[in-house]
Amino acid sequence: MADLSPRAGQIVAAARELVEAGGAEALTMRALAARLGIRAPSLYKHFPDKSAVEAELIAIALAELAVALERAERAERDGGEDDGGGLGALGRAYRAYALAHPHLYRLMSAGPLPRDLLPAGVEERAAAPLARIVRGEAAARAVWGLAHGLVVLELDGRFPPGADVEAAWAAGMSAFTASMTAVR
Amino acid sequence: MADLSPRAGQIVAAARELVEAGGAEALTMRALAARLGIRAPSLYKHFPDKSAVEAELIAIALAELAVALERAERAERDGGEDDGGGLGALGRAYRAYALAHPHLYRLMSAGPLPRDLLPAGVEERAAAPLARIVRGEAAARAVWGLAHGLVVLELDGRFPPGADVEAAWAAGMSAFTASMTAVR
DNA sequence: GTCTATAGTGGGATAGAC
DNA sequence: GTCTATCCCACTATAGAC
Repeated sequence: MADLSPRAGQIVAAARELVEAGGAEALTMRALAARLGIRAPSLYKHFPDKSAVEAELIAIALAELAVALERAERAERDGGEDDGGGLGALGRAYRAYALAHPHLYRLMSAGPLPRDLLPAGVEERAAAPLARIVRGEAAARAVWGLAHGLVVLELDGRFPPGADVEAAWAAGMSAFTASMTAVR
Repeated sequence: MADLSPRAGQIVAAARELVEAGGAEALTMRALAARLGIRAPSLYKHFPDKSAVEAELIAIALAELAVALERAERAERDGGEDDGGGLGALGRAYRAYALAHPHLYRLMSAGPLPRDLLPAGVEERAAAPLARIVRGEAAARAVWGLAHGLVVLELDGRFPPGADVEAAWAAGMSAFTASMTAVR
């Protein structure tokens, strides 16, 4: 996504604004063009089709999530306040990113990844912090499922109005922390 | 959903076939009518709009899921093979239903529930078995998140091709089982 | 309960001129 | 790089006759 022409970069930026404001369904080629002051057909000079634009957004979101998780990992290591091997900090960072960019999170996490349209390594980088903390593929996938599940339930408004979502996260992360052999 | 006219029941049955075969997006009023050998406008004599048809499907799915979970609960209680307070059995039943009816599961679980269009109690009944096994709202919601997350990741093809999804479920459920005070 | 006809809205994408 | 002009598609829903 760094290797885009300036104009293409502007298009992706506008696409992101549309998605963040109105969700993936608000991203239409017409609306995207309108936001840039041009007509829809002009977009096809910069991107082959709509899915190429979406793929750029997914790549950006994955990279941003990776940065957020790496930051939490680093803070935990340096700060030393150990609430359980850093799992809690990672979970909080994950949830915080999703809540800060709900529609982008959905775009990134719903449906199969368009892996052929993504820069190499971006998916792995986002997954790495968790893999460094949780021992074993199976457990890491379970924690991933837990985090993703809690996020989408929250975003979908599935919890009752007064529900203490933070407590659910704490209960989930501590269950895994307790069952883990510490990593250090 | 039991209080539907015979014709309405046929319409819902056809709608279910469409969704199970092609997902929620395959359910259009045109396609639904075509499957019944009639025209789309005729459907509006039986249902006020499309969302009413979808709500019937969601109610059916919730009820079926509840039955599956209750069956697992009962089998666990009677059979006595204790692999951890019955959480494992509940998880297997949950996943089995979702994998057997992936598109129906998505329809039921994506987005906010149309609670005003659902029969009273159907949501609570589906949630009850888990609440009976897991002590505490926070932990129950965490387990719910774990189950939902693992299911949608699997349905979305997010796991690598060779991934051992069953192992991830086992790791997840056993983490909670270990951290739980047994219920009985 | 079904039909025809139709309104109204929205979408992705292409051809070819400038 | 942008435009106009279009084509194609699809959808929900209503009015009114039979």
